[in-house]
Amino acid sequence: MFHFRDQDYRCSSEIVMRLVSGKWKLAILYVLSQTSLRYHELQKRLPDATQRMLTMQLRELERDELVVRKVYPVVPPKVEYSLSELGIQMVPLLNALCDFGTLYMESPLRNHSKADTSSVQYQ
Amino acid sequence: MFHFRDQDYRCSSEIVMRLVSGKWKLAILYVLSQTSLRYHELQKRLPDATQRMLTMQLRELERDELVVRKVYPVVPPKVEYSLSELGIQMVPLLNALCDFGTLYMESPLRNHSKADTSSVQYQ
DNA sequence: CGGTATCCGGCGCGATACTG
DNA sequence: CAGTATCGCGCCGGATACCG
Repeated sequence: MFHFRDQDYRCSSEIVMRLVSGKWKLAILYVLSQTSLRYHELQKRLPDATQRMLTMQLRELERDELVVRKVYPVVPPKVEYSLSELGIQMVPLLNALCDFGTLYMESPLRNHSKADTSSVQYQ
Repeated sequence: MFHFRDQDYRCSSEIVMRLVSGKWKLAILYVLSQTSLRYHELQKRLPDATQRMLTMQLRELERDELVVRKVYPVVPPKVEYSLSELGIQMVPLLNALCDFGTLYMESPLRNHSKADTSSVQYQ
């Protein structure tokens, strides 16, 4: 059913989990998939993320080379974030996650009373 | 680039994250995608998972209706775990995760020295 | 055989204040 | 404007022991 050997499958899929595990990473990848943004613009689109968390998540995404951070040496400071090549290649997967999420929520196979689907509220 | 509205996307994809977030969930879904298994057989395939964790992860997967737990009222006890309909529908997504993980690890775009790709060892 | 119960530590994340 | 620094807590998961 899977087309990978045990080792391949478990390692590879868990690598992806590590890449996107973090409270704001999916949201960041999402907004950056639409357009590059400066730090403050990201803040405005993710109003519930604290400065600290937003910076931490961006740093990790940058370290993992899904996001590119470009600093313009001007005053006042200007920093622009965008998806890297790898980040862009990840977009179809993110859409697939979304597709299954929607399928799951709307599935008649699901007993809607059991699973707690409450989630963070975005503006 | 994404084909969802903000709300749809962020909520739906994070639902999936919540479903599979947990140390052994991907591994469990993987082995169950190949065959139904009794508890002790699962233990043998996931030798690094403690009893406590294995049970907890299975209970959550059952609660979220990705896995079915069937109890046979016999002595000694017999319990069999298998993927639910929803769990089976999730398999292509799990493969997609694996595909990107492999792509990511092998990508020439990646600076291999930076990202820490060490992972749990499976037997 | 297929689990629970209890105790405990690490770390992801929040709140708040400060800075080049 | 775009960040650090510090403090603290909840909870995920490990270790160990016990049970119907």
